[in-house]
Amino acid sequence: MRSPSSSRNKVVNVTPCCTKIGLKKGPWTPEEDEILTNYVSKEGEGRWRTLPKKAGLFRCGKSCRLRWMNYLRPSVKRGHISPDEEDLILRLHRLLGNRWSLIAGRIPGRTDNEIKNYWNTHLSKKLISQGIDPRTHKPLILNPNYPIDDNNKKANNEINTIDPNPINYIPFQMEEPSRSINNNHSGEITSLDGCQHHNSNAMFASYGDDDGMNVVVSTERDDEMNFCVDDVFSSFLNSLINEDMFINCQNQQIINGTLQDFDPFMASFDQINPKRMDE
DNA sequence: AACAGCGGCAACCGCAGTTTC
DNA sequence: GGAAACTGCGGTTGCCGCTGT
Repeated sequence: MRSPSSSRNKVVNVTPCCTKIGLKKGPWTPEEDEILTNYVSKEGEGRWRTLPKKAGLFRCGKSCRLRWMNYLRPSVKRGHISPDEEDLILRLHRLLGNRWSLIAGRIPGRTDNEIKNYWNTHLSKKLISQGIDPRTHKPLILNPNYPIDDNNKKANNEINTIDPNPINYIPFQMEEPSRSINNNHSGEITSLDGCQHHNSNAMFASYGDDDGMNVVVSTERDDEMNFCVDDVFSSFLNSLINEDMFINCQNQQIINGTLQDFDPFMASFDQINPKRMDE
């Protein structure tokens, strides 16, 4: 792997996202890395906006956070993605779509940025070469947007003999979950082990985000909601990751043309947040 | 050896959600 | 309740190194 900080030391000037003139942009130097690492080790993560000034860095807070999260954190695993990790990414992407932070949260030591890059540079191409639409994880319909070679024509022809009408291939993409999955900025809700976490307004269950952020499934505070939401979501993910049921079922439904009827994620998600059923 | 094209990846940008006042 | 500030996420950019010609 290329040295991430020393290989590109050109300093481009001011970043538009930073209001202050004179802030540095571009690759980080080893000196900057050291300053940031020392500061975060001493003071802890968070307060990114004020961190650069306190640490003596001429960077915007966003840049500091990104550098720490994606590269400097001790828990970040460097090196090649193993076949097991690759398989996991594929399964999680099929389930979650481009929700890189969620995917990263299930793969220890990997960052959302790393997984996103790996997906875009390796896995999406790999799937395309296998005649699979990387967005939907279903066989590619003959589509001018995806150049396919002779080997892949076979796969496309086969699926087209099942049903040539693309409308029957509903993309298996989970519904936008932003209403139900919230980012927690308070730093109060943390663990995978705790089932319930309370703040002033809501009950939360969290599943750890590997970026050190806490992605939580929130529900209205409700005494009837006394099951462990975290366990439900976590075990649901694990079940999908570890079993072939999903694949078999999906394949079967492709053949039957009824894929849209099967959505285990939403089924489970509705357990987590029953209010969704009414929306 | 020189050049062009491509791939990989770190970093940036804009937006949206959350928190604070 | 609304505005401002803060934080995090996903999409995109752009640089560097590698490879082919």
